Amino acid sequence: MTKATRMTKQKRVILDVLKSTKSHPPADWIYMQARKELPNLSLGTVYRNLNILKDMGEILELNYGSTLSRYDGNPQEHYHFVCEKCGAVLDVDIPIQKELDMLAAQALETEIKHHRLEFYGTCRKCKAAGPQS
Amino acid sequence: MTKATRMTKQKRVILDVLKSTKSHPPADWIYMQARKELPNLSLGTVYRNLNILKDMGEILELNYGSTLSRYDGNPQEHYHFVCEKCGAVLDVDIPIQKELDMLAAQALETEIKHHRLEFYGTCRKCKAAGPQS
DNA sequence: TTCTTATTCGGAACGGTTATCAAATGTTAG
DNA sequence: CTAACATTTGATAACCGTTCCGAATAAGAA
Repeated sequence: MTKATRMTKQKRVILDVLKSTKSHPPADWIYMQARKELPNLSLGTVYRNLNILKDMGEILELNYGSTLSRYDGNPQEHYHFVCEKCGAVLDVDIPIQKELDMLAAQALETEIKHHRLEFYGTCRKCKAAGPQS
Repeated sequence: MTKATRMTKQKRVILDVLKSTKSHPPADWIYMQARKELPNLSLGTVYRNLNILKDMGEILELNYGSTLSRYDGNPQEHYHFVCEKCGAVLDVDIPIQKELDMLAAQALETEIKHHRLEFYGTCRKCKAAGPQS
């Protein structure tokens, strides 16, 4: 009874766009890029397919701050760094800290399924650009 | 030249409501509670004051998922647990893991100011309620 | 190729949050 | 105490990312 899922042009292009960048873009950026290939693509289709791809485990949805989702073409569990100056989101290449889950499990007396960890600071690029303003 | 900030009835009630719960409520819940005290309170005022209190460092804003902010009357840095079944947000009473920042700093070759860590799973209450549905 | 049905487009609707602004209230100087 | 000024409020409209809708289209099975 599982609903069949079709690999449409739109879905493929959206996935390609996302897989071919490391920039963790929001939906409207993906929309603009994908539109170069499919000029009639609609924004609703982008959102719909991003949700489908997320459910399929092909991509991740990241939400920093409360207003806007970003998407990650790498579905493997990994951590992120958010630059507080320019807003860039970078991957943090350190191992998953499974012992955190043990600690929390003990404190809460319940099982922890997973955790989410983000780092904040100023990225190298912004730091290099100097402390103007 | 700093703009003076007044401790109005509204601001005090909003803060009291938030300080007297451990439930990390969203703005509309705070609004409903505060309205028992101040029936003419408007939702805009709640949002405005929550932002002011956040800027003052009196409270924290937490955003899980992209759609809705919750607020925390305890401004001290601490971790949270989110129940994937009922949505409850609980405090996790374990020490701040400062060594994570060192790890990430090394990987990124930049300074980490702070991090954010949340745990996910099923809370004790939901687990006790059993696996119906 | 035909048929079924998931998917698309386009736009309207939605929901949480912010902005606007006149009226109300608190503050300060005289 | 009063006048003059500044901040805050309440009500409502605007905002913006996201979801939903219905008619038209197209993917994939037979």
